[in-house]
Amino acid sequence: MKFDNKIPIYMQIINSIKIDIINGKVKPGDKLPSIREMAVNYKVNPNTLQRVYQELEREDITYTQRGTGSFIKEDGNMVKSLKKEMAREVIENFIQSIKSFGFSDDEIVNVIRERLEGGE
Amino acid sequence: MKFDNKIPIYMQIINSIKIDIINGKVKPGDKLPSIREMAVNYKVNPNTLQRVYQELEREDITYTQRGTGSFIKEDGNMVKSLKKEMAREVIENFIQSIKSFGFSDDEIVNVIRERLEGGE
Amino acid sequence: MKFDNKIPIYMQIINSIKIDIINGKVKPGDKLPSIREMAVNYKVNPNTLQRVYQELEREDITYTQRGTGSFIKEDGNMVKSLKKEMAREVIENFIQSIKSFGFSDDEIVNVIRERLEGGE
Amino acid sequence: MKFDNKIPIYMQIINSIKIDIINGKVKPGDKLPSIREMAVNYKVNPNTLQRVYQELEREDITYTQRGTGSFIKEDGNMVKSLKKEMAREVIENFIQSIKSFGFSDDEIVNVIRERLEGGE
DNA sequence: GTGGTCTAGACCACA
DNA sequence: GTGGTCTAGACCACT
Repeated sequence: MKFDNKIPIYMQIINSIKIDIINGKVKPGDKLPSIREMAVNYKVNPNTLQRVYQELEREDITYTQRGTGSFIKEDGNMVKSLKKEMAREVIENFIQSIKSFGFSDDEIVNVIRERLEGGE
Repeated sequence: MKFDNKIPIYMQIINSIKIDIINGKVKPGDKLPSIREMAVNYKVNPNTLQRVYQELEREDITYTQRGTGSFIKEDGNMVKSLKKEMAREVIENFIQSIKSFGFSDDEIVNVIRERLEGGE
Repeated sequence: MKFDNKIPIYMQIINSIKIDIINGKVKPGDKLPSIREMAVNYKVNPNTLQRVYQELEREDITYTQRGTGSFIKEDGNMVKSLKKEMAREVIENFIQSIKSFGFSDDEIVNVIRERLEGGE
Repeated sequence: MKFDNKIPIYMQIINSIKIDIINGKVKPGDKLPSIREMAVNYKVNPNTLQRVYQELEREDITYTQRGTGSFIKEDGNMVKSLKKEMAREVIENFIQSIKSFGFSDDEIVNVIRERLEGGE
């Protein structure tokens, strides 16, 4: 994985894990790889991943069992609400920015549609 | 103006100035307030605004006349291309993020439409 | 039993056993369940319970007969002094904490009384 | 300051800062010493204090201005609710523990009163 | 000078 | 083996 220099590494890893959860690559109840293992995978220091795991637990996405490991929470709605929440934020930010440029509602829809059809 | 702690203040100010240009609140040829004046307005360290003006000049949006002040460039296409460039970036970021959550093209258009119709 | 993630599981089990002794749910001379049995009950690694039993023996609360199991000590004063010791510690900690918040002696008594009368 | 080996240093520092706030030693709006400065005071590594400041901000007790420093929040009710919250937690823990030892309401009040009068 | 992030490496308690 | 904490020291962006 290539890191974007402008965003803290630990945030990028958090995001990539969240996206894996949203897309079902890891499921509720699954054990996450150990900090050390994942640190090797991402080629970063274990401390950085320690922070990732801590933050994920703080956000109630995982839970940690001392000496055992970290697991995706088995709360049935977690995945759904995680997706909804992340989408909501991205959408709100987008709408707010694009409107501040003076785009009307119709223009917004059009510009999105063009972009999607145009491929790029 | 309230600042978002996660984004550098100078960037937030740059953005707000760019948006003012795009929306015609300040026009090509207009003189920008002095650094000191603006620093007082924004309740911010003058060093921060020093950086703002520097960056605006570096991006060819303003030019500086020694002893007189900073002015918006009178290049006719600047405003238009500034808007296009900023919009493009916002759109690309949005599309990339929302797609990573597993949204299909149709879903993206729908979710945007719903959001715009639903109001806030 | 639900474990509090911030306290070692083995300590929480030790405490719950001590409380059972204090409240007479298990009496001097009683045999404790085997480690394996208890590990299943608590859904916990047998190693963890190994440590629990070790610690209880170290504190002179139980004794072990090889091949037979672990038993609550039949020392007549053990239960009483266990209760006194645990209460003392809890009380000291409480007094020290609450005083550090600036509560006066009278306020402490009042706040406790209110809490007890007010129910939960 | 002497640290208790059983509790993480960063938590003990957080607590001591909170207590200073509750007791008015530092007031809303006050600037906290810089991380480096405080690290020297407490004779710990700056990273440890970084964590302290981060956690205080996460708990909405302080806010941070990039490149400027950390400040006690000026929310008028913060101090009061902080005190209330910390007291509540200490009291609940105490009541729960002492009750689990079989103390009745009257016994609890008495034992507290005796302890306070007895001095120790 | 201030906070934020990161690496390197260590030690510890826990399961 | 697993996560949690800590030190030492570095670099960076921001004010």
